Order: sequence, then structure tokens, then C-alpha cells
Amino acid sequence: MSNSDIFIQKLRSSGLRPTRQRINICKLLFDRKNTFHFTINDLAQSLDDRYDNKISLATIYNTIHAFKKKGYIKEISINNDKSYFDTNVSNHHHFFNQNTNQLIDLEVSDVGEIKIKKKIPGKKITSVEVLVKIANSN
Amino acid sequence: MSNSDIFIQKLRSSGLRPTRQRINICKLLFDRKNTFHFTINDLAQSLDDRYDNKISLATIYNTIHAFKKKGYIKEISINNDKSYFDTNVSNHHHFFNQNTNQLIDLEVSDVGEIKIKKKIPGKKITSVEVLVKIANSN
DNA sequence: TTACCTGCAAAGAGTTTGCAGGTAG
DNA sequence: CTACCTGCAAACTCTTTGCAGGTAA
Repeated sequence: MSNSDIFIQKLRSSGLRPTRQRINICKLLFDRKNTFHFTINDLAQSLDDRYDNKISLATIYNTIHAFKKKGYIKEISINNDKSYFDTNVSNHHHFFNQNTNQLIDLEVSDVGEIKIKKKIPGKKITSVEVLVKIANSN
Repeated sequence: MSNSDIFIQKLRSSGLRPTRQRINICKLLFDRKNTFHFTINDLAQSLDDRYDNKISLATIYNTIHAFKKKGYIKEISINNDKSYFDTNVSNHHHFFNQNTNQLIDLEVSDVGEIKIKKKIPGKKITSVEVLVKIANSN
């Protein structure tokens, strides 16, 4: 089974039609060894570089939102400039390099247990995200 | 000494001219018992409600940036929609209510010690921010 | 007087939307 | 055939900028 076939199945199984655009986005996001972080702009650029047929921004946004809703990627809260996404959907945290605006994964095991001692009545905790900002130490 | 005088001093001591606009923003932000969170839009709305002379958005942005640079307020990373600010500049964390988009402070003492076991060569940690997302528990 | 500040309107970045045409099933 | 998807352009939101006039010191 080719990689395309895997992605076609993946898309179909979640109710998304396997269009050329979505398959190419899947390949770019998921057909690689390591997870990574990207912005919509990064993604559009990479798609342009790799494939001949240009995918419109509207479609890229549309697809990314669909993938996020399906849990294939997740969005990261960093700053209020633009959206950052992560193909690592496991529970983990991040370093944010303030000099380069780059993200680095920080595994749960790299952070001591986080105990939230305060409770909010009627609310449950959805997620606990740690953002460690770093900068050049000189 | 009136409240205005306090803010006039505060502004002057940090090299900012105490204009009517800045004094009014100071009063709205700092002349209150508890710290709070706000967006630029919230602030513009409150200024409109409280004072007769409208302050232009450009001036509000300008002033908020100046105050942030002086350390009078800090910006919070929540999502990628808009900027959230906090008049609590002490080291602390946040709950983010996903149902209402509201922030609630989470004191350092309400969170167990956070130990970052991974080091990035040549980098120092600038801040460690915990964002606890919550939602209705039903 | 001079450097700084304000307000307006325009511009800019990122994102979303309406809709006509295209495609998967 | 029908529902869904794409691509374009326009619209929208939030934020920044250029510049002329105003104000603090």
C-alpha cells in the first residue's frame, strides 16, 4: 500500500473526501519521521515548493481546521501574532525560543509533575500546557 | 495627593509624559483593588464608558505598548485571536475558561513546583507559564 | 521652542466567507 | 446526480504606521 493509499484511508475513515489537495497536505504533514511545528504560511510555502499544482490559501485553512477538529494536529498558544500548529498530538509542552520564534518540544517526562491545587467549581480541566520561554544566555 | 498625582508621578518617573489620555488609562487600569485581565477592545470600551473625551485606538495601543515595556502590565499567551493583558505583573499562571473566554489567575502557590529537566545549550529560561484550560464539567 | 504625543485614516497581516465552478462517490 | 470541496476575491478583525496638528516642559 502506497503512502497515498494510507492517507486516502485515513481521510475517508474520518468523513473527509480524499482530494488531491488534502492528500498532498497529509503527505507533507505526516509522511515523515518526526513531528514538527508550522504556521499556515510555512505550510503554504512548503506545498508550493513540493507540488506543481498550487493549493489556495482558503483550502489550506479549511483543511487545517478540519484536521485540527479530527485531532490530527493541534494548535499551540504562543503569542498573538499567528497560529502555530503541531503534528505531535500527544500530551507535551514547549520551549519557545524568543530569539528565533522557534518551538521545541518538551516531553511530559522532561517536566516534573504539575499539580493544580486550585479547583474551579463546575469546571473540569481540559488541558495543562506549559510554555517555557528561552533566550540567548549571554 | 490625589490619584491623578500618583499616576502623573509614575508616568513622569518612567519618562512618559503625563497626558490626559495616559492618566485616564492609568486610572482605569491601576486605580482599583484587584488586578484584572483585558483586551484592547475591553479597554477602549471602558474608557468610552467612563470618560467623555474619546481616546483613539492608536493612542490606546501606543500607551499599552509603552506600559508593557515599562513592566506595568504584561501580555498573556492564550490563543491566536487577540492580545490579552494582565495588570498582575507578578509571577503567576492562568486558567482559561473555554466556554466564556475568561481568564482566572492561578498563583504560583496553587501550582506545584515546576521542574524543567531539559536544558537547551546556550539558552536561559526567561519564563515558565502554565495555562490550564477549563470547561463546563457536565 | 522642541521633542514628544494624539488622532485620523490608510495600510498591513492573518484569517474567514460567499459563491461559482469542479469533483468524489 | 448530489453533496461536498476548491479557488478566487472580497470582507473582516486586530494591529501598526504616516503624518499633520496639538501639548508638555
